[in-house]
Amino acid sequence: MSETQFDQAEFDQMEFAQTEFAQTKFDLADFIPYLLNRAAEKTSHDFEHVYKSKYGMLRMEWRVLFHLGRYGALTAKEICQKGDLHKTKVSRAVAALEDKRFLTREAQAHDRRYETLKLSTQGFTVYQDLCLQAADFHHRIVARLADGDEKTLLRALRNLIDL
Amino acid sequence: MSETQFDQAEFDQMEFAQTEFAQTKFDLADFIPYLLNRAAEKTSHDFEHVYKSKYGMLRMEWRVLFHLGRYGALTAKEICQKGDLHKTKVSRAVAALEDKRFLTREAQAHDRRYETLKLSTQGFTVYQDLCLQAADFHHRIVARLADGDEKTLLRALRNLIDL
DNA sequence: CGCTATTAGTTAAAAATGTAACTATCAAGG
DNA sequence: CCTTGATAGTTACATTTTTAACTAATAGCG
Repeated sequence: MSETQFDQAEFDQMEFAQTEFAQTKFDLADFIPYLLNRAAEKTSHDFEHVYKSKYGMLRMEWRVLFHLGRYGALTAKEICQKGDLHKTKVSRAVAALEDKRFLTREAQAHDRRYETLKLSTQGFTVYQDLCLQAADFHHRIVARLADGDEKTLLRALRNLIDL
Repeated sequence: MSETQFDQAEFDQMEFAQTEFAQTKFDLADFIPYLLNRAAEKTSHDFEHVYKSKYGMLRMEWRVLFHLGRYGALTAKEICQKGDLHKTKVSRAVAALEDKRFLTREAQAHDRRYETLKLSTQGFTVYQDLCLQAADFHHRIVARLADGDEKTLLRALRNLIDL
């Protein structure tokens, strides 16, 4: 017997929001979080080999690299905030990128807890390469959308992300 | 020295798609896979507590449950195909749902490799409850979109998922 | 100063996922 | 029947992610 199992008595006492079932009103196949996940998994997986095969990078490393390329020098905390990422993820990605010599770290003079992260020359070159390939990939994605849907998609996604 | 590190000589020999950098043509902050991931992570995380707190379910268990509720009895393989999921994920989710007594399995007579998976009465009740809450959550999401954007978003996501 | 409370970032332990090998069952050809 | 090959689903192991505890540095306040 498992801990997570419910017995019938326990189960019968659970209360549900509504007795009547309203499946007709809503089809889970159109559940937005579900579709977002499917689309995100698919596109991310397709793009993965670009940074993985050529540079041995993981997705988090690519994200951190692209933040530093896009916004310039940042602290780990700023990357966490901009990308809504947990600090342990960023910490490990930064370590991996440093290991590959794609970035440098330097403790800030006025508060040595903060480290300024900056792409190295190599790192920036890699960023440029991946950025071009990302643009290319992006165009291929957009080509699959109905005409004019890109703008709306971007607006919708940004709406869902903010807040 | 790490295995994944590139030295300068190695690095200088890498060839890039283009010498000239075209950052101006494309902003990574609008990269569709990135935005899809952000939006998927955010919405999924927000909905997670619904099935997690009340039923101790993981995301994969919720996905499998909703497939069985939505489409009726299926084999694990059919769930894999419908949801583009790997068989080990489904196998583990099915085991967890069986453990909770939310589904039953029965080997098919004509080929005992296939198991017919079916929600139990309890499982279906849980499905109904979660389905209502999903509908509610969906409405709150749609309310945040610009007027008329829902249809386009759904179409775009389905386009990205198919193929 | 010296005490306590925060904060940036790291490390360690626990949980989940991905990958590959495995078991059981069936099909086809001899 | 008896091999060989394929397939549904499970198990084991490695990698990744999550959660929590930790370290080092600073700030505030007596």
